[in-house]
Amino acid sequence: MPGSNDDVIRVLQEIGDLLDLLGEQRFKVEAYRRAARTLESLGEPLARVAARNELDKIPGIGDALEAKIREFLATGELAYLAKLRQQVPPGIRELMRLPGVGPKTARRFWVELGVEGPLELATALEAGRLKGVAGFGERKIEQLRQGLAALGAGADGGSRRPLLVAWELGQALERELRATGSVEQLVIAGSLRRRRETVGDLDLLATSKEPVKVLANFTKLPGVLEIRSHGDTKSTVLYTPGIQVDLRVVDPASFGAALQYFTGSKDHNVHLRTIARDRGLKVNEYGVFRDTERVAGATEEEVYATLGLPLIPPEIRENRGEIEAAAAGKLPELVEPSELRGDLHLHLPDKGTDAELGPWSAMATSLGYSYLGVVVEESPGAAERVTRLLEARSARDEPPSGLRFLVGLERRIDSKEPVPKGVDYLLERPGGVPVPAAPGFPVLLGHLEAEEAGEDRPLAIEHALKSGWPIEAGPRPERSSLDSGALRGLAARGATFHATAGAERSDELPRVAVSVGLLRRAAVEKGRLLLGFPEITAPARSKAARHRP
DNA sequence: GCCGTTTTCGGCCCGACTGTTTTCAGTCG
Repeated sequence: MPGSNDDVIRVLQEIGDLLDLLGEQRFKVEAYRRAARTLESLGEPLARVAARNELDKIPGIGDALEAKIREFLATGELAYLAKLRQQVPPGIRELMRLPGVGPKTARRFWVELGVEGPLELATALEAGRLKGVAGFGERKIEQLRQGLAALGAGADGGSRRPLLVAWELGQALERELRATGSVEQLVIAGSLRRRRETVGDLDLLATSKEPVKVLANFTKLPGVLEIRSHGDTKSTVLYTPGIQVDLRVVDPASFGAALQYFTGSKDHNVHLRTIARDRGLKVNEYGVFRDTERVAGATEEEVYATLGLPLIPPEIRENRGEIEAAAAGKLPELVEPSELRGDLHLHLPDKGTDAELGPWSAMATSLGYSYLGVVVEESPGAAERVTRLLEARSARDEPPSGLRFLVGLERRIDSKEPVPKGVDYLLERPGGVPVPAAPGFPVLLGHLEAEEAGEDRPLAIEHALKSGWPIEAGPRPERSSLDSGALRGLAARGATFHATAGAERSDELPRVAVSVGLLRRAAVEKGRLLLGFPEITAPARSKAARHRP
């Protein structure tokens, strides 16, 4: 659909690139790119913002950009962009995607060599036309050759991965790197720490007494495909599925500043540094400085405190008003993963025996859970399945951890079937026209797969909002759960949520950290999140049933 | 281009790395 946020973002990015190529002032160029970045995390259709007349409330959008966005939303076209396109051959922008080629170099190809795109550049390279041209030595030419080859090969480079995929990779890398020893602190920064829905590369940050050794170990990890750069404080590699991973090793006195810096976002950092400058301070990745004296840097708390701010949660560092909120003492109160008491949406393989519950029990206990909800899909065999689960549960007979297994019935939101005996709660999923749920049961909404649910999804979500059912926050916004923009929008309309790992194996339970991260990114207040099973508003159930089935 | 309890004009974050150069421009994050 033309006029979507993504279309507007693409338009702004293209304008930025074209202005850059035309040698326009860098601040103007940056203004378009900054606006595009801001819109990436808007989480609401621009058309709606425009209808409310609130475009100019979006940071980085002033009169000129508002007018252009309005024109594009209304007509699907933009005269200004059309005019720019006439001035630059279409292939020139492509050249800027080559590593080591920015606007200046791309422009030189075009103006000095008459090269108007990647194909022509390849031809020029083969013909040796770059030899002897000032600024193009052997290495540069080789870099171009490789860049062009990668571009021609469909260039996986630059593509972003779903958050969950990046998170799991990050977890594995962290474990491997710790296992090599000599690492003290180790964290993952960057957009993964901010829990962006997609992640481009991984930024690891470590402290160590032996930085050179740590970096050497890093480049020797089994999953490393290619070492892209390797120095005394930083190495960059291409890791197994073709994702770039940076590792920086810093002094403990700078760890907080480095973590702050490499977590970003860029726009958040720029804003912070402006505040620092106004206070006569300077912030960089080594610390906060007054003249040459370091006044903070070991922890992030310290860095923010020096600027008169409380620690801002990484998930909301997008320069969307969080710095102002922090300064006013109005940061949202966000949930910590450790505050969750359980997960109500896990699927077991088909048996439900005691042996099967064992690993789940161990993992849940290690997460500090007090309950786990196993869901059974509504079907002719569901009642029997529920019975078997209940037997397995009583066979466990209150394990020492006090972990409690619950049984949920998963069914379409239009189901009118009776609920099998022993079920503790209902998990409704989109499908058809919603009907009132069976009375007497706590109800959740889940399984929000966009493509399968289609039109049924918004229907179901509206119904959950109206009924006060907690809506599921899962770890796969690209597939089966809501992204942080949607979560934010629903929270504004009074929604409550439950977080789940959507696990099918016990070792997947920790994935809930991703779901919680998305809720935090959406600035959902802790009070809107289901933190314990008894909190589900259960209309009239007997006390006995509630306690011991 | 945007933005403002020091500004409606004159600012706009900061540093590392690379490749090419004898002191720097361009790119990148």
